[in-house]
Amino acid sequence: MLLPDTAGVDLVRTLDSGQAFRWRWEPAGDVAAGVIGRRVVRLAVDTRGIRLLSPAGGGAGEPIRRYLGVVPRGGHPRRAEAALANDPVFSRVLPHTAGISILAQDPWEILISFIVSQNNNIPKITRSIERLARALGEPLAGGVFVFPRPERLAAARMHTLRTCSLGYRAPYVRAAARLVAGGRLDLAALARMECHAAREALLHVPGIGEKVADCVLLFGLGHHTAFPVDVCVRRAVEHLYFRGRPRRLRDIQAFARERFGPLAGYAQQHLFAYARARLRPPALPPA
DNA sequence: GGGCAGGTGTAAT
DNA sequence: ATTACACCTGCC
Repeated sequence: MLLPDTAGVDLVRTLDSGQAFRWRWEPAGDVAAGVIGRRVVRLAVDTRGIRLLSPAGGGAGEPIRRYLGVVPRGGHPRRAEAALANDPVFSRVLPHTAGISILAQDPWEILISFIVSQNNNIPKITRSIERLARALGEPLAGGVFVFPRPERLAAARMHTLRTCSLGYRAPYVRAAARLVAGGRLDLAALARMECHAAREALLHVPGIGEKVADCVLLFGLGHHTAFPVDVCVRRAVEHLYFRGRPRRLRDIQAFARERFGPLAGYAQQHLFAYARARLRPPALPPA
């Protein structure tokens, strides 16, 4: 079944854009398998949009469309791109990045995934999250596991967490799990709050700094004004808007707020993808 | 094997 | 107020 409103959404770019860590591509490269809620889902690239291969029939289409960020009230990627195209700089960016959507993922899984992401890279994050799921999550069909509930992570032995290659982040993960399991960090409430207030609350969690807080806001809590600045995004902004001159973090944040407003989250996704595709790290000085 | 990349917390100025 | 460094893992 072709999912409504997915025309112009690029499944590859969306799932490989560093916002989700649990999708796997089948060898042909045009079918992805992952977990949405408690369902194992398979999605296929299609010239007309995204095709839902399984579960077939039933009422899964609606929650899956919500997850994919294409229901109108979530802000649609096509609308975001149409608006961003007014920015002359984005005429250079969009040809490499068009079709990226911002997924509406489970805030709890996002919280832990991005705590793990600090000072880390995508392959290692992916490995850690997969190991957590296998070690502590409930099995679904086909060797796929749901991401473990907060109580399971809160009660896990440190040794088990270490086994998942979390390194020094293991205590952060367990502490965050205990906050959520104990009701002292209410993610649903953060989603309803104003973005700035939710950000303040996240910054009190050990292991969460500005970058991770912004990722949780954007990918898990639906706050599309958030603009996570990692090295790629910093490079892209400096290169495209400041002639390659270094800027301070807060200047980049202020620039994004002013320039992109409610589209900041989308802008960030495009700039991140652009930097990864087109910008190399600054060359080392000659030996 | 040593060097490096990647955010955050902490201790230093 | 900003700045320097340690933290863990995996890849080169």
